[in-house]
Amino acid sequence: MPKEVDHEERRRELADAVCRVIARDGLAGVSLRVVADEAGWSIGSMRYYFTTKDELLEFALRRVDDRIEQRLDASCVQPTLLGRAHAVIDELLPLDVQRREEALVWLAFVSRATTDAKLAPMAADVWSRLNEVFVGLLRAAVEAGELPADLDLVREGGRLQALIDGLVVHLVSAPERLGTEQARELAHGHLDQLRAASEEREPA
Amino acid sequence: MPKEVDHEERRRELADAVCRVIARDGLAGVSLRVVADEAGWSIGSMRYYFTTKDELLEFALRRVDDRIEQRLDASCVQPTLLGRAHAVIDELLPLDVQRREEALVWLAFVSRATTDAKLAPMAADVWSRLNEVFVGLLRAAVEAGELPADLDLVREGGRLQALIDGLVVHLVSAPERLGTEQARELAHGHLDQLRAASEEREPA
DNA sequence: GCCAATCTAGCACGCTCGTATTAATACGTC
DNA sequence: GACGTATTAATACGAGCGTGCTAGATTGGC
Repeated sequence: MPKEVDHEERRRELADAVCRVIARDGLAGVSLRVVADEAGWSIGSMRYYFTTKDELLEFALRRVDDRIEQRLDASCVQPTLLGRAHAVIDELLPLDVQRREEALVWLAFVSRATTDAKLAPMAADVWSRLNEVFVGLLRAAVEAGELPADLDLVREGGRLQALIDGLVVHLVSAPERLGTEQARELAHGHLDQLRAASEEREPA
Repeated sequence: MPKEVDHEERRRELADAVCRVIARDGLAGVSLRVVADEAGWSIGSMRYYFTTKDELLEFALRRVDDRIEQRLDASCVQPTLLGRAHAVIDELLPLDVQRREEALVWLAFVSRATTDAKLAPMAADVWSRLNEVFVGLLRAAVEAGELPADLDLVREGGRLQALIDGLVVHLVSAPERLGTEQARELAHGHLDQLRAASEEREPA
């Protein structure tokens, strides 16, 4: 038998090329020809690893998801739970080119998922897993005494997640209006506030 | 002279058709032929009012922007400033089909604006005007004594805006995971918290 | 009733798209 | 070194795209 290429590795390589194209030209700019150019392969060989374009795009989305999750896992080295939460915030905001690329791909897919029945369950999945990260982190912080015990975990998890996703959207769509440093401080400040906010919850 | 059609009215009619198509099939599903079908006109007559597709899309984005702003203005009837702020939140969240359509169009355009140089300044504009609404509302509430005087207006305006946009993204991309009522309570609760949150600001 | 301006419809063009098919190439095994 | 398979490249095709162009329909003013 000949060459014996690592299929999964090649698929990841092509998916990364897709992500670069999406970050540069948007989802609308993704055609097999452009991706083939970006990856340095011919369009014919691509079809050997992905029989259809949808398959390629779906794999690329999963790839970004994996990359993000991988970086989130790396933030476990933080000594405190709140430290990990702060690290997670920094991993999700588009603070460098890689994170910016991931944010752009995420936004493109989320937008398409609203009207693409095939992508919708994947978008819901991405949301759920990120939500679990946030809620789990807050819960652990509460149990470790780093956050007040009466914190509404589901509520605050959802709030933090929405805040960060909103900031991501703003940072990539209006970068000259909202500075990255401003967004960072905003998100971190929000997390800090959770330490004190629960004492004086409103009656209604 | 013949018919004497109201051009602006016709343009708005076509733009509304574009919005319906975007909400149904996404930005990728927008072709002149589909829009013409949706509007009940021929593709040839459309070109009488929009010489190019980009022109049509740009006009459609402005149209949604106008529609949202119009509804926000209508919320001025609220007696208190905080009441208006709560009303604004309800106007922006996709709580019915119309608001949902506007949210879908907004998300599609925001996503495309990240890689479309022509749309980028418009996206920045949309952000700015909404930011002014939030900051202005908070400032007025502070001056009316409805919110504490030491509130950081820019910070809290940006935070509220990010929170709402994040909730919008979640509601349209993972509607079965985050309920509309849950999102509403979250946003309104956040606003309520501003009344008390400024007293115990963290040192850093 | 006819003219001319306004509006509508439709076709044709060149292009790009995703995909299918097929030929050519590389290489481990015998 | 030849064989057979894994891999790559290239071409072809039908469909749909945005747009240019033109013929026809409509209608208020003379």
